[in-house]
Amino acid sequence: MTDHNEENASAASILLIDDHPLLRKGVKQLIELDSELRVVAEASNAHEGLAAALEFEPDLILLDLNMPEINGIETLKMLRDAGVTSRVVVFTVSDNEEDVVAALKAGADGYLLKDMEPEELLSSLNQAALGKMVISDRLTTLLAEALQNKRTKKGPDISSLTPREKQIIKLISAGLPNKLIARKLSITEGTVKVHVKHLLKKLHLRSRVEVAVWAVQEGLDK
Amino acid sequence: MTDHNEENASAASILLIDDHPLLRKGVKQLIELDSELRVVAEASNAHEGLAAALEFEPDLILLDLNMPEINGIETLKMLRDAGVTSRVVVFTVSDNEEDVVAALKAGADGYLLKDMEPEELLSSLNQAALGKMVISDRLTTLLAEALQNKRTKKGPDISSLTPREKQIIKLISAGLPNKLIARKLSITEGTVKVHVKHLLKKLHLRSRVEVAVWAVQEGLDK
DNA sequence: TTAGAGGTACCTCTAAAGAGGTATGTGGTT
DNA sequence: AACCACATACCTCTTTAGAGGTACCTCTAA
Repeated sequence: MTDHNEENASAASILLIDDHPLLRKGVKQLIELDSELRVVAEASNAHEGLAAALEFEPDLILLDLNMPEINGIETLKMLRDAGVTSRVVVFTVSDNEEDVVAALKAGADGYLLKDMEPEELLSSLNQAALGKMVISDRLTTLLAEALQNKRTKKGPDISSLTPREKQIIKLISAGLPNKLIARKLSITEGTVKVHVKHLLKKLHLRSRVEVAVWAVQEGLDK
Repeated sequence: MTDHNEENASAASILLIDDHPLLRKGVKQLIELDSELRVVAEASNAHEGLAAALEFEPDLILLDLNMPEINGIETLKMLRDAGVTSRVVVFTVSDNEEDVVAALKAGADGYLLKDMEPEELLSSLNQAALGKMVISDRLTTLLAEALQNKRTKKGPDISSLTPREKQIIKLISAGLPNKLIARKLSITEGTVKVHVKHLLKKLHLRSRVEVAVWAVQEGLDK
């Protein structure tokens, strides 16, 4: 039997999107010091980034915010709208509150500042590749204030859901598989899948498990 | 009565509200090592706290969350309703998201965890007295998730589950697919499947979606 | 020492989930 | 009349989940 831990932990694939070639080079070199991480593609603008994301389906996308033409937030939205489910970590110099909040609401899985220590960056990227949300510590206060001032609202927006979709969310949260949902609603399983597909996209979620967890936590499950 | 120790007339005045006398004593001793800070009053419950706040008008109120009768959040609301404008910093053991969010929404100016280092506490209190919002770094991720509206709770656990199985339940509840769980734990996807299989059987559940819902409702995710 | 529990790995096989796409009918709007 | 959102159905294709089983290693309790 093959010894454990040689095949199973294949390195996480990363796409860099940043308009500065030098910075990309630096980050790439840094990342390649870590055997758990691998840069599989680079892009210097939104369009290239989107194309690369679709082609390589990287585990992780490191996205610069400050780019000419189409900025990082817009790029992020484009990615999500195009169905890219990779983890996206914003990597920028901006500690501007609007940027941070906008990025998180647009579905960013992390927000790291470019002035962080290299080792910290590597460890953050590893965390991110494993699904953890990573945020530079320096942003703590800012986030707390944003929460206080602005928010009681939803990132995933329930109001964009059709009645049918809400109904299906409840049934997913009840743990029902598509087949049973179909029976319960007297429609075909295929149709249920269509609704699930649509609502995953609207909510920027990646699986029915995430839907169920979200719904339960929001109290939408009954 | 502003008990004036003439030399620190400029020191920030502090009111402690905590139902544990010993903890108050400890904190008070610590604070008095710092000439910029001065404890002017103590209270062991909400009513005493409110009275003291009105009487002394402290610059800063250190408020425990976990108190009998009237908890910290309620106390905070009472203070604000009564027109107390002192900075209020919550000081507690709870890193529960609901508590943090509730405290901030109720107008807390800070949220510090009791397990922090004494020197850190002093510097945080100084910052707070100067009008800065202070939040324990440990809460960063949590706040970011709250902004995105992905709640996570925490709590006890039940049952015949092995530690490994509980660990995997948490990851399932975070919405991670088996492949990512495997990477995170540095084991193979196959092994993850084995654990999932076992825990499904033990819990008499039929799918990971049911596991996730159950875990969230029981509060044993995160 | 043996037995059992827990963790890991590997195998096969089936079912379920999810991403694409096209298409039809209905009820409202413009 | 043309358009649009919604729900429905059906299609293909790939990936993920889950059930079954065997096996090996370590640690602890009988």
